[in-house]
Amino acid sequence: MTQLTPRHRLVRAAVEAFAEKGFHATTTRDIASRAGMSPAALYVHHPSKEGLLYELSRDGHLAALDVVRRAVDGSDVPAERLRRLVHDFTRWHAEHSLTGRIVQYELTALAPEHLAEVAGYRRDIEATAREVLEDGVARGAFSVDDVPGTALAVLSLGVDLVRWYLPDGPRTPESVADLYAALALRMVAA
Amino acid sequence: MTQLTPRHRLVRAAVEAFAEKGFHATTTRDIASRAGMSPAALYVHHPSKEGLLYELSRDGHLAALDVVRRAVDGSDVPAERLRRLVHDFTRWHAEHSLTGRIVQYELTALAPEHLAEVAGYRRDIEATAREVLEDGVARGAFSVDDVPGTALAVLSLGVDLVRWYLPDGPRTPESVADLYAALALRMVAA
DNA sequence: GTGCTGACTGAGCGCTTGCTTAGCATGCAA
DNA sequence: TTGCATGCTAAGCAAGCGCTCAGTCAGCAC
Repeated sequence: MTQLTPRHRLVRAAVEAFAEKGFHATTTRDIASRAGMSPAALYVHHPSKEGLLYELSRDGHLAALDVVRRAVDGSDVPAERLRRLVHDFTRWHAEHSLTGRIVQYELTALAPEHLAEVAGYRRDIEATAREVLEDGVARGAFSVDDVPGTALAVLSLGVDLVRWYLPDGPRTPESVADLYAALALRMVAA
Repeated sequence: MTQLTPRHRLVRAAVEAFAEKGFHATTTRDIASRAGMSPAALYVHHPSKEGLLYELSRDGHLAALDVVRRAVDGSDVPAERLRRLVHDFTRWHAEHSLTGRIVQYELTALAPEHLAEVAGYRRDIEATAREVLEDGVARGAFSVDDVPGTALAVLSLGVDLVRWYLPDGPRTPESVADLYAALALRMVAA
């Protein structure tokens, strides 16, 4: 039995509740009771319900961005860079499908200044995908008509995963990641 | 200036509000005021806020299912069937991106019996995609390792569109539909 | 005119929401 | 022993929620 700080118990409870029912359908009483505390305890450790969402969303976006950056920095070969990008991006969403659902679906619940911040991380992720495709096209490894559109499409595979993926389902994160990486490579094959 | 029935004005207002802020963040007062009515007027034409969502979600699912069925019935050639499936599915989501967002993102807000009904339509759409792939593989037109996984992937392109597509943006429904249909064909190329 | 119907509103009910406040128990330092 | 910080709770406040209800009003039949 791992020991969790009260603060972290509340974070975990919020992840479960937000992922299951969405931010607006989740009450502070629900989060607190999942963490085994009274409603008021939430405000000892977090500034507000939206502040809790912001922390989850920001950390999730930064983790996903880090995964993407490490993936494309790990190789110089265009096909290998794209394979790792889609593979690791997809695997992260499968391994953190609850957090991923919050990252992808609860943007509109963020306060404007918090939305502006995470929108920047999202642009960085999309720009990284475009850069990998452009580089591959320039070096003759890929054949792509519409680079921005194809970049959106390869990321869509990992993003849309959080809509249907079940942690205890038949597909492992690794197997979906392998499948989607292979499909992405076919999309750009020269 | 087209004449709309009061009932349809409320439906349009609900589509806009639900798509913009989500079901739980939308108030009945907001829907009514967008339709130029008092809050009580909503209940003259609709049984409840959830009933309004159900009507939108059911009609949207049935329209999407109809688009998918007509697409695959329009040809006997595997590649043409898949091309039409992804093209028309994507174009429908682009042309009806507000309704599409409600169809794809507000499932959890439906009452259990309403969710069960639309889940059936969703299964029919996914089964149609699997059938097109299986038929193409059996006839030697496609090379697909994981038919269910690839079926999910080709539908994900159209589904995820509603997350970022803007009706007044640079991409027309037809251009995104063409792009995604071409990418899907590449995914299964023998 | 009279009677009726359908569309609509103003007022508001009962309830839940996010969040606050006052206060209590524990543990540590001096 | 005293003083204080930390972590928490019971109680509850103000606001907003979905929804209801009594009543108004225009239009139509006769």
